[in-house]
Amino acid sequence: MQKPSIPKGTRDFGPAQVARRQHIFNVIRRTFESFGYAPLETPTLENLSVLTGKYGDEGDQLLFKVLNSGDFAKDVTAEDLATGSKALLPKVAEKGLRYDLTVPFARYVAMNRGTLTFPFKRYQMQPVWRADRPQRGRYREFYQCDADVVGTDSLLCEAEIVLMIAQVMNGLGLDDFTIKINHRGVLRGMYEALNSEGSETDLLVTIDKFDKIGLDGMRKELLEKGFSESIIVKLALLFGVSEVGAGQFIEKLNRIRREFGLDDYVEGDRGLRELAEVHDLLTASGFKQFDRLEFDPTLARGLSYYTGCIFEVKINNVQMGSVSGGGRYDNLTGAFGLPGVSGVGFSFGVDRLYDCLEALDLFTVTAETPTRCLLTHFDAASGRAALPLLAQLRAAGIPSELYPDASKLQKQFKYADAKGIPLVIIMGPEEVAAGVVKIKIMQTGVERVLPVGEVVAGLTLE
RNA sequence: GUAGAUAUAGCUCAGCUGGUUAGAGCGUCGGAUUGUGAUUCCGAAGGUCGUGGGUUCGAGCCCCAUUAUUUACCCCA
Repeated sequence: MQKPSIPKGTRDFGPAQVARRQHIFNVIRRTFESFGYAPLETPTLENLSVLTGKYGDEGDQLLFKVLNSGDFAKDVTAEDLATGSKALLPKVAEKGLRYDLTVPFARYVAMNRGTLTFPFKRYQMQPVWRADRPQRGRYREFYQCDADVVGTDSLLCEAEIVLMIAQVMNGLGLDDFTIKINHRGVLRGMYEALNSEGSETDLLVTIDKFDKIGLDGMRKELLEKGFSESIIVKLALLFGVSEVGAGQFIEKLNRIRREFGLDDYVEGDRGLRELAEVHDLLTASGFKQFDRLEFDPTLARGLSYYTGCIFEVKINNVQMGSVSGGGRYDNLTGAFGLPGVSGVGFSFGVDRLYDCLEALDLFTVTAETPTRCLLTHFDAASGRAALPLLAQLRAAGIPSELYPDASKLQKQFKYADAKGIPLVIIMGPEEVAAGVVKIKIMQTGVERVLPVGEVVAGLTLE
């Protein structure tokens, strides 16, 4: 006999966990749909040609590749083996598990360009897989909930993303969150204002860690990467900006504009103006939680395809990575032969949201079963006599079940208690003979007797 | 890929400088109550101490290896 196990970084979800996860999905789905996004699903497997090269070198390594069916080694030569895995891979695997939902979406848009009505708004809630080392808040199989709109440059989309994030957070009962927003143009402008020294990516990757490693950490890392001391001195200006309160959105924009002289840089100026416009649209939309919205000029995000606004959401009172992120991309479908389509989207990490809600003890849903009413019985005759009532309860929309075996009543009650079933109906020989049932409300222990014909009406009233 | 931690009953964990028969809580099962759960009382079952080697008169404890899990870094939801 072998010890059963599941692959590293994957989880089973029991009934209570699924109920709680469904609650999260429902809040997100309702929000997406209320903003006019329509559901889309794409295959678990994508061709590797679609996936590779979209997430950088590191991303390619984190892709799960799927061996070809049949004799996957039939095209492999001794030479391939000698050359190594790079030569081998395309011969043994042509498919992979999806790594995120954005690239499959881009592929879908490119393939269906002729039939889609633009702007096209879709949401997608499906699992994705990454061959990462698992750790806190990081799994190898996890669900993303994406909403994207393609085919419009309107900043209303960005504003609505903020509205949707806030609506989901509020809907889940998470109140200590921060929606961080920045703009790729602002980052570009800062880079240019620093004389475009070194690699922009190297600089931004380090700036992104500012809140984690501080000024000293940045200094150390940038020096290691070969940046000059003068750049680091200028970056210290960020420190001052970060001290402006989270709610002081416009004030922070102006501060960055002044400190880095971004008026002189086209991209930097565009970024600041667009962020101000998003802020305006939010005000006009009646958005109230500006203390939860923070312009963070150090927010960079790894994915390279963002070109406009970028978002990230943190839950402040839990030790956890971002629970949501996204941004605008001008050319996502370009790789699939459809250039010039602008889109903006974002994603919720359901598994991280779950971990946050659990850590904060915010789950109200804990049911082990949807059953609301358990019918007990004593023998074959009383069990059979319960079947018509069982059917009536179900028809009335009350999820019900008859205990399958004529076990001791004690055992049947323990079953109801363990599963949190609120009502137990006792239908023994005495009740059957009298044409009544005994109903027990588990929480209070109160029992009452009702004629069989009045049970459904009586329960529906409550 | 780099570095650390952990592995003992179904679950969460004790187990002293190495010393007879490895413990607790929860859960499970049985009984007190052959027609009543949660509460109370009584009782029972359940462990080759992750695996393989080594040191020792003697190893759950020390050493080595291995596997699994987990945390941090890189990167990310």
